[in-house]
Amino acid sequence: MTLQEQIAYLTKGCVDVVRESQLRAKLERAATSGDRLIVKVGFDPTAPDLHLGHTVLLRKMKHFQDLGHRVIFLIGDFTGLIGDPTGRSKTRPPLTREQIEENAETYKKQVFKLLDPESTEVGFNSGWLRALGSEGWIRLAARYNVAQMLERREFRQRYDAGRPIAIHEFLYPLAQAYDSVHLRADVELGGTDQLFNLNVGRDIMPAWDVEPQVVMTTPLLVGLDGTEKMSKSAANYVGITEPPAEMFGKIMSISDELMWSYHALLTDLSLAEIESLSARVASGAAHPKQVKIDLATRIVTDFHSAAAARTAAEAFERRFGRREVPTDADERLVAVPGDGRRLTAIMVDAGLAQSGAAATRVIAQGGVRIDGERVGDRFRVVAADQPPFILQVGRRALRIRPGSAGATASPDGDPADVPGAENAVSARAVKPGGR
RNA sequence: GGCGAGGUUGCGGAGCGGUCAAACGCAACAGACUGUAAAUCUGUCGCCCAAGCGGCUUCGGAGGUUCGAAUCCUCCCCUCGCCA
Repeated sequence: MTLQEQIAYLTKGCVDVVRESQLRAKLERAATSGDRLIVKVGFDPTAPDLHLGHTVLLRKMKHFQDLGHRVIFLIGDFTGLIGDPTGRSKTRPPLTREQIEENAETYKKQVFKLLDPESTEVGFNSGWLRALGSEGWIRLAARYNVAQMLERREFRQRYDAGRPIAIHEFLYPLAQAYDSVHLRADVELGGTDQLFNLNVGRDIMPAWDVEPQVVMTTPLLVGLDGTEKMSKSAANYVGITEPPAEMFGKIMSISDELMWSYHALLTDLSLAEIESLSARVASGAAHPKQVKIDLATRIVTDFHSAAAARTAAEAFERRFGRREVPTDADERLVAVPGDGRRLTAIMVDAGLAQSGAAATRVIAQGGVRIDGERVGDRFRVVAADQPPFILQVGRRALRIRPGSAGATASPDGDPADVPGAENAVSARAVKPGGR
């Protein structure tokens, strides 16, 4: 790759690159001396559950690895150990050493789906930040001033509005900046919301006679709904540990417009390739659906395998293209007593309906099928000895295996299912049981 | 600390003693159309059932007034403005 190609590859999709000329210089120097650039990316030590939004950044890290550079996956455990009361509403309790270790392991498991474990170094910043001591911290703090801090829009707004800014909030960017000093980072990557923090690193590095890092930010990925940024709480995300079929289906559900930014941020296609694709769709030479299928296939391949992606694509086509009954649905064992069980109850059990009333409604609306046949009877009963069947509710489908009541049946509400649980927890605080 | 406004079913937001499970919009879900895209149209959108002018639990929390309360009273909790 020529230098120019390298720069194009590395900056593809980035929102900010401060500065490209310096990146060029560093790359040039690395090429001649044979040194590798040190690329630093910081992560929260809180429990990670990564989705495609996070992978935009991971992918950028991978690009640097592809070109042979050293990527440091830095876990910001220092602040995690202290606990951060910034979130005005809820105070974040300090994490224990064990929790942080555990989270780090979870991170690795997910992150290495994209990154090369061989050339990824995982680090923790508590070591050197602790070692700074009070004196060191004061010296560090002396390197920055309030006016500079207020350049950060969020601080500026709060300051102007007369809302409080705790002093320690000024300390976090400094801590992050000092990480760069310590690691002698050549490049620091982050989301666009990190721009300020990354630049603080740039600013203070010369005070330690370290060449300023190049700062590069990646955009926030828009979620499946096409409006909000992808996030777990907005329920518009694709988790990177989701099964292939699920992942494929979710990607197919995005709008045509959105798929271009997904191409740019979630694949390694070059901008030129994406543009030509887009042009072919615009001219009618390519069908947008096919382009989207290719996109979904690429993404599923990244997190699973080419074979899994192919299977998912075929199943998708059979099911939605030709409207066949899905054969690859996940199987769910549902307790059915000897005298049978109402279909509505089974739907709730399997997580295909929120309540019996909701299940009844979907049936009334013609949204429920058993082995492809529409169910019209809301009192339908499933017998205990019935062989497994495919239950479709709207766009979702599961293979239901009726099981003997003894083993799995629980007398009242059955928390057997995981899917509903997360909603239930967030929904309301624990109430003492009524009556 | 003082004064003012307010907390309603996922969100926004009506309701201000019975006809309120609570208007309307958004989101969501199902159906039609389709490419599980978009747009559009139709329907649904607290829970339970034997499904009905049916039962039950909801309108920040706890009490109270009343035949009857989301609506009135008391206390408490929380949020948001303005002033100090």
